[in-house]
Amino acid sequence: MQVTDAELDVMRVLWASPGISAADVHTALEGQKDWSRQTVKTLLTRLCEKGAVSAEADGRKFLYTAQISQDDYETGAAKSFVDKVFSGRAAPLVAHLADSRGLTEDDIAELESLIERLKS
Amino acid sequence: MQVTDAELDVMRVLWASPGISAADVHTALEGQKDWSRQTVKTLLTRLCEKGAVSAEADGRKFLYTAQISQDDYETGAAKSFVDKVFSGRAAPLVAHLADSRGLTEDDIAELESLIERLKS
DNA sequence: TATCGTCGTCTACGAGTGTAGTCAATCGAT
DNA sequence: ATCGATTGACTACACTCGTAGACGACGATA
Repeated sequence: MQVTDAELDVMRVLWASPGISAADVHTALEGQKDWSRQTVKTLLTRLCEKGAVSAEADGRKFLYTAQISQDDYETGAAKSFVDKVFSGRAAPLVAHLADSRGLTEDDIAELESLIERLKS
Repeated sequence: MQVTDAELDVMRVLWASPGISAADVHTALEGQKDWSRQTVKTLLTRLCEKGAVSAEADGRKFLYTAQISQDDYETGAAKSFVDKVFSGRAAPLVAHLADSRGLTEDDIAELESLIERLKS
């Protein structure tokens, strides 16, 4: 059921453009991923098998749409990552991000208002 | 260079007990992971090949020690996860954790003081 | 010294992943 | 009616991961 790294790149295209053809996914990834047409197709097929994507026939091609919302995916991925590496504790994760300069001033400000909201 | 899920469980034992034998890693995981002796050994060997762990001969056995600190591992894992899923933006990650009830009251309090510290 | 348990080494094997070739059907243009 | 381009289907292949068996060396014990 899990979406792999390469598949995630395809999902991102689908989230941005629902109901897109395989060829268009391929061109959307041009310059970013040097993948052949077939590679993209394989990833789409596997995502369909996993149920993460649906395909709708449109003439002689298919239009693909993500079945898992980006939001749901991100929530699930965040949760399982924190469970795996930080035993479910979020605070150490944020501390690490801060250490590695993964946090910009904007991030910190954003987090601050987020925390404010969470407190209620 | 990446540590897989099963390997991470072994790393955790090594972080807790540096310079431990394969057999002791195995017993340390008993009740938690139902792995054979050989499975643990394979994971240790792979970790050595990856350079994440070193082995020092001690009589006819080896003592294993993590070469990557838990802190470094966590920082790296956090960074690559946020890069992969959230394009490097940490705030959305925290927002998702909050949504999925991954944050306890304690976590929120901890984050708050963390943010305070970060602001300076 | 013959045996038994312990430890390391080598090997394996199925599922999953990243990447892609080939073939065949079909649609539009000549 | 034919030919090239597009598209899907099937197949492949090396590599990784989780899991572990088989075998051999060595030390302890009887």
